[in-house]
Amino acid sequence: MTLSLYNTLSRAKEKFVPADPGRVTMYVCGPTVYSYAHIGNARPAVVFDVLVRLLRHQWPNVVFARNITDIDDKINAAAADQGVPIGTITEKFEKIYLDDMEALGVLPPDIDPHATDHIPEMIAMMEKLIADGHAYAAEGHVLFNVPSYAEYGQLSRRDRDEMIAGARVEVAPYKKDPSDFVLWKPSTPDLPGWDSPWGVGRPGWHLECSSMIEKHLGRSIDIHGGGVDLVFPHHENEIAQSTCAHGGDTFVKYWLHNGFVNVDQEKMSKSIGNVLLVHDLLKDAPGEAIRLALLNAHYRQPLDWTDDGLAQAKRMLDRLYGALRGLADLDPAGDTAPDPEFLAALNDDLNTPKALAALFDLSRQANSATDPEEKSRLKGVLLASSNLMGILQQDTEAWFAGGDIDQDGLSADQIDDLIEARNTARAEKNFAEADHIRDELAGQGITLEDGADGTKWRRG
RNA sequence: GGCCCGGUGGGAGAGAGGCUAUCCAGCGGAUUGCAAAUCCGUGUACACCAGUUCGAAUCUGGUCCGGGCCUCCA
Repeated sequence: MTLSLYNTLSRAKEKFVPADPGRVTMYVCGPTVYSYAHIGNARPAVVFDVLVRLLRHQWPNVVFARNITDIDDKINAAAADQGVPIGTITEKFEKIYLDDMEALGVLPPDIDPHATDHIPEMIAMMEKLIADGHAYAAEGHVLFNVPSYAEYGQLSRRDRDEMIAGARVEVAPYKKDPSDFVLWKPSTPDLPGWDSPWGVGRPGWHLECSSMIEKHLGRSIDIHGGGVDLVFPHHENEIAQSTCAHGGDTFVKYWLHNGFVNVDQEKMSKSIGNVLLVHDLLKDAPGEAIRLALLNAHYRQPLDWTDDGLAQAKRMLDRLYGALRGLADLDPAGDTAPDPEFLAALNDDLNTPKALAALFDLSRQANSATDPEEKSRLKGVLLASSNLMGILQQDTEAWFAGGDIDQDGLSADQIDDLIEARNTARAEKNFAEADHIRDELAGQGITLEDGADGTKWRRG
């Protein structure tokens, strides 16, 4: 089965053929750790987590790096604000980011390079670029000279004249060309800085990714991912830097970009006050539901985040876990592969909505099946498939008990006691009492399900 | 202004020249002590206007509407 991916570079779906099948390399732009991650930050993390799972299923050795940007003007501002070193800010929010992503079922990357650990590599790359005439130093800055790279603009499909014409920022006087961008900038004593051949300074935004990719993954990698907004200028600039530093070698074979998350039809912004933090969403919804809400739309489509969408994702999981609940007493058949239709959907440019439909089809089959062997097989297929999407891996009873959300209602023991009392009443045909207990539980948000093998319950 | 995406049934959301997407919600039925869950069935879809075609929601052209990027941004 072949994987095809939509490559932003060609604006077309392409068959994925890694340069080295023995070592598939992928890099995703990670967070700038200066505050809590919002739901828009979570989308690439979740989407590319699915891609990594899929790649691992089909290739023996996948090396996945996701960086942590821990030097940046917003970080500096936050640190100055609170009167603490930047490390205080970045360590705190990196930890929070990782915890939040874990709650969304995002597996940790193989490598998580930090910008501040790669200053020497960045300096080396700048020296190389300067030596080859692609960059120059001016007034404590190092700038990349865009006209030195004829292919500039290929990813975002814009030409230089347009960019200059549309430039919204005034051009710094030390720039040789208006489109030149900063690789390194000088630091004042109140700002974090590192010694360099051009004085004490700090890196510009784009260089870190180029340096870290070169160091950890190689001069040329298979996949580079991130949000669409990074196409220009960030990824365009990465291409320019890396290609020029590497004598024209292909930097990235497949460029992947996820669509934006809007909130109630509007772009998230601090001024509107509609920024939804993953940290806050996790207080009210299971991480798995948030994850599924993100995967319920195709990754390249814009996603409108709503409370209703999240509620729907939870209901979907109820249905899926409900099917697994019906298979609880069976072991999944061993040696199970994911469902072919499910896999085909994911292999078609990560069509998670279609893959989900295959999962529902399996659930329906499982709900109808009577043969234990068939049920066992379906359980195996269901679990193997959903694992590629990073869902349905927790204990079904834990899911129906409310998952990882803090509960302030009845405890599981209390519920079980009430169910036992109700079943005693039912055995005595005292249905008035039985219904009374059920109503009482319903008042606490507990729904009961009487089945052949006893009474089960769920919250919400 | 330049470049690039979209407009699918009550909601979400795939697909794609002729064949049930799927899920949520609704309705009818089966099942149930009553429920819940489940199963079966079911309704008004493809922005608009032309064109290509035996046949278009799917292709082409145009129109309208919405969104994104254009050096802060996932």
